[in-house]
Amino acid sequence: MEDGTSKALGYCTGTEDDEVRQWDTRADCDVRHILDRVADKWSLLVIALLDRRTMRFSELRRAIDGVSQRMLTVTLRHLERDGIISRTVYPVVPPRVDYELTPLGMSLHRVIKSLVTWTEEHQQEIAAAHAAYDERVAAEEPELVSPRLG
Amino acid sequence: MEDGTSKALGYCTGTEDDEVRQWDTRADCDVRHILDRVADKWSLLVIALLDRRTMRFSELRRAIDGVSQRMLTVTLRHLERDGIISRTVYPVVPPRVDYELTPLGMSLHRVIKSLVTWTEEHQQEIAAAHAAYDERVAAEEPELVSPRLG
DNA sequence: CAGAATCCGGCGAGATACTG
DNA sequence: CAGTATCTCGCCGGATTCTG
Repeated sequence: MEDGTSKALGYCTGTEDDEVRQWDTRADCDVRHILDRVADKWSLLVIALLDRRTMRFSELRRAIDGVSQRMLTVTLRHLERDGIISRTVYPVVPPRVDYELTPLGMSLHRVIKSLVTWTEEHQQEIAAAHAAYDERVAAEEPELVSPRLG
Repeated sequence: MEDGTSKALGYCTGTEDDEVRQWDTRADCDVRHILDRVADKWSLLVIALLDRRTMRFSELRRAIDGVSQRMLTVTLRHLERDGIISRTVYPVVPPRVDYELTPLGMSLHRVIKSLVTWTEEHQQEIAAAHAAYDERVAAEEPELVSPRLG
């Protein structure tokens, strides 16, 4: 098991005087952890799927398709540890394990959706920025190759 | 210039029937990109700092303290390419480069703050979940060692 | 001062094999 | 079915060096 996350979360000591300072310190603590979950490639999908209904391990595996069995396990453990999802094992054979969003997870899902919404609303601006940037870069590159070697 | 109708960032083909399906596909496109920025260790700090005022490269370097020169450069380039920050070079010696948040960046900063706020509001729940999880795990581990070898 | 280029070590993620 | 354990490999991020 590669825990990766340290124990507890610990409330970082920070001076309330400086708002940014708080961010800085916080960033090393709770926020960083949650952000890592939110940004995680698979976490998002899992949360989105579980927001609809309870699902079994193999269901998630098939639904996400592309995720390795290992990464799904790791992702689910992380989410469970953070209290975002709950894991229910039924002592039957063959084994059956259900995963579902906790109230906390549902709450998080709403916040995530707002982020996704923001991205959707600004995707044109971002795309335009990309195009502009790439064009700018492309306009400077040519310096390197044959600068008028006649 | 920014018509957005044609290529843009590539509007993922997806069936509007399924909401989760949209998430899935989107996750491979724009959302993933922005999420990577948001979750990035240094991006957050840069955005938070620039939200207060324009800053020079070395100012950011010193303010963040812990970031390598390379990663700061990479981070700034990414943010610039996404249109989140703007980069202004003054043709003076010694060189001077100013970075500042664009309107898009300010907009993103607000969304990020809401995420940070959420984390702060729920940090106790998360910490409690961690404690509960670790306890549960700790309670199951002992099975492995000395299983009543009488 | 602001950065580009290069080298390199660690770990995160995938594939595989095994188990209850 | 629902995982664990192990190995390997890619690449991300840090340190260092060089430039305009």
